[in-house]
This record gives sequence, structure tokens and C-alpha cells, in this order.
Amino acid sequence: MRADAERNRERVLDAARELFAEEGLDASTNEIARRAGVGVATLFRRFPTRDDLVGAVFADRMAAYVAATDEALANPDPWQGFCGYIERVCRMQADDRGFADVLTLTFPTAKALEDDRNRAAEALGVLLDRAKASGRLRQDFAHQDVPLILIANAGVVTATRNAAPDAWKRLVGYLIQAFAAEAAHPLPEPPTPRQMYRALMRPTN
Amino acid sequence: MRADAERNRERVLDAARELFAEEGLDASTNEIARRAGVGVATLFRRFPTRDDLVGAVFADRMAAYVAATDEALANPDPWQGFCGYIERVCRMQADDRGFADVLTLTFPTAKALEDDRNRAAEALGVLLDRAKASGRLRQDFAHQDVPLILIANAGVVTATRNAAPDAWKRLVGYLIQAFAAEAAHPLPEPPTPRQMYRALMRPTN
DNA sequence: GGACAAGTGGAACATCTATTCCACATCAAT
DNA sequence: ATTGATGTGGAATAGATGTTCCACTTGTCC
Repeated sequence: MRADAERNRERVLDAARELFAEEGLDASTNEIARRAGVGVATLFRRFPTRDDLVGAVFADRMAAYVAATDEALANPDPWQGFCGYIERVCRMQADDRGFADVLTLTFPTAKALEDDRNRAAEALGVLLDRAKASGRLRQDFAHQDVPLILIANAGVVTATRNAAPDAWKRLVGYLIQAFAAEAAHPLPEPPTPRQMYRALMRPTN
Repeated sequence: MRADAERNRERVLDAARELFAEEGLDASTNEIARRAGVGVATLFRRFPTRDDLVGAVFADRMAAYVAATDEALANPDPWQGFCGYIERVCRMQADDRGFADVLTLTFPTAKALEDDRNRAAEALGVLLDRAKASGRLRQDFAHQDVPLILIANAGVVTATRNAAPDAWKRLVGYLIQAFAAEAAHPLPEPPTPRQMYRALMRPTN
């Protein structure tokens, strides 16, 4: 690849990162190209589909997402590890609206990110089991509750981003208290893993 | 107004009610007209702005929303009244995606609905005070937490409507347990009423 | 049944966005 | 410096959607 081409590729990635963070995954390609200071053709030659662009832009964020589970597991206190994980991931959503979309919308989003998502899900299982075994996380907490939280948080983050950028902390604060074993009362059945998978796979919107 | 015109007006309202319920407030005007079996001009003559249409379609839903606070107040148990209210309003969102939008998006939505919203907010204040006085609702619950719940629920409802239509019950179950005084631990500050107002007034999306 | 105000459908216009195309510019190997 | 592969910008195409316009139709009142 020619040196100038590589430079332009980076400029597109930077512009896309910015715009996705501000406006979510549906930022317009023309606007990305404009902000990058290149023609639209340049964008499309490097990233023929939207997925290619999204995959490239969020590769590092997804790596951080996977790393978050590992760090949570590194915490000697299982409950603190769990709480820290939830807070951290929700903060990542608050900091980047595009990333909030990536976490709550699998299709038609980059295959490249899928692997990371699966790896995160696996580590998450261990984290939850450990927290339950410690007695602090309620026994009826389900894996599927995690994407449920992420979806709820994504809604709050999107709606309050400008007017009340910390509102999500309040929601997460309530939820974490509800997850504590001491607060446990019977709950409605969680969605099945398959249902939740399909919800995440829904075509945009 | 001519009799046939009145008939067409009803057909437009019915079609809009259906489409808004299925697809949310951003259903296309052309599609509404098509489903109603009338030309687009007919729709626009009766409802020159989107607001006029939205206001007419959701007038009765908003009335039901106001009535929900009254019914909650009619419940002799303040805590049950509160819980029933939250569940009921969230169910209304789940049953009608357009209504979920109306509740979480003030602008550019119908002025006509604004009055109802304010009336509901007033009755809600009484409901919350009563529930707190009973000792079952935590003292640090804020008025602003109600729209926060509605926003979170709207996100879940929108995302899981097809794949896991009951997922919202799980979220609401957790939240209600977190609202119980017995579970109370310190929380992040709630957004100010003014912040929350501005979040609801955000231009669509 | 005739007249005319009221009402109508759908074409037309204005925007917006994604995507493709191509005449021209630039790089880098020689 | 030449050359040709590589890369470029922006105009053009295509497909949505909201909104307006107007030649034609229909209801209603006499």
C-alpha cells in the first residue's frame, strides 16, 4: 500500500472514531469523509462495507471490553470484581455512543468483533459463578441479565448524553443494589439465552 | 366537515395508531397513508404537522397514563400503589412502541400531550410522597428517577420486542426491588429535574 | 339534477444518504 | 525524468422520505 494511502486510511479511521462516538453507528459516510478531508471514494475503497469500517474502528474498544473481564477476575473480592465490571462497561458505553451501539447490536455489525464478544461472554461466566459462590451476588442472576443491563443503559446514555451525562450512574447504582443477594426477592423469568441472542441480532432498529 | 372526510380522518388515525404501535413514532407518513387507503394529501390536510397526528393518535393513551396515577393513589397500600404504577406504565410502553417514544421524547411531540404529562407529574408527586411516608419506598428516591426508568425501559422494549417480549419485566423486577427501603444503600446523585427535562426535550435522536 | 365548495389521489419537488464511476493526480521504481 | 500502477475527489446515480400542488371527483344543498 502506498504511503499516502495509508495516511488517508488513518485519517478516515480517526474521523469515524470521532463521529461514531458523538452520533452513534448511524453517522453518515459522507460526513465521515468530509471530516477526514478525503473524498467518499477513498473511504469506500478502504472500507467497502460499513462493517469493515465499524470493525476497524472498534477493534481496540472491543479488546478493552475483553480486558475488562480479565481485570474483574483479577480482583480478589468476587463481588467488587463484579460490580466494578458492570460499572466499567457501562461507563464505556457512556463515553462512546458508537460503542454502546456495538455492544447492543450484533447485526449487521462486524464479524471481526464477534469473536471478542464471545471471548468476553466466556470470561463473564466465570466472573458470575465466582460472585455467586461468594454469596454476595444473588443466585437467580442470569447471564442474560448482562446484555439486558447494557441495553437499558444504552437507552439512558443516548437520551441523557447532553442534558444529564451522569444519569446512567444512577440507573446502574439502583441495579447493582438489586443484584445483591441481601435484596433478593423472586423475579420474573429472565429471557432465554437464545431470545437474548436474537434480540442482539436484530437488524438495526 | 363532510361525512366522507370524517371517515377518512378516522381511517388515517387507525392506520397511524397501528403503525406507530409497531414501528415507533418515526413511521413514515407515506406508509400511514398507504395503509389507510388514502392519498398523502388527505393525511396532510387533516394533520398539517406530525405533531397534530401524534397528538390525535395518543390522546387516549395519555389519558390512560394520567388515569394510572389516580388508580395508583386509589390503592390503599402506598407501596403496592407505587409498584403497580411503575409496572403498569412500563407495560403500556411494551404494548405500544410509539407510546414508549411519546413518554420519553417531549420534543417535537404534540403540545396537546404536554398538559397531560404535567398533570401526571403532579399526581406522581403525591404518590411518591405517600409511598415514602409509608416507609416502604426509599427516602432518596427522586421524582427524576421515574423518567429515568421509562427511558431505560423504552430501550429494552425496543430492542427485545420481537425476540424476548417479556424481557422488560425482568428489568422492572430488579428496579422495584432496588427501590424498596430495605435495600437502600447510598446512590449517585440523581440528575436535576431541569437536566431530566432537557433530556426529554432533546430533538428526536 | 345542477352548482359549487369541499375533498381527493398521486405526481412532483426537495432533501437526504449510500454507493459507483471516471477523468485526473500522485507515488515510487527505474 | 519517465512511466504505469496506485490512488484521488467529486459529480452522478439510485432509493428513501417529507411535503406541496393541482387537475379532477364527490358530497351536499337548493
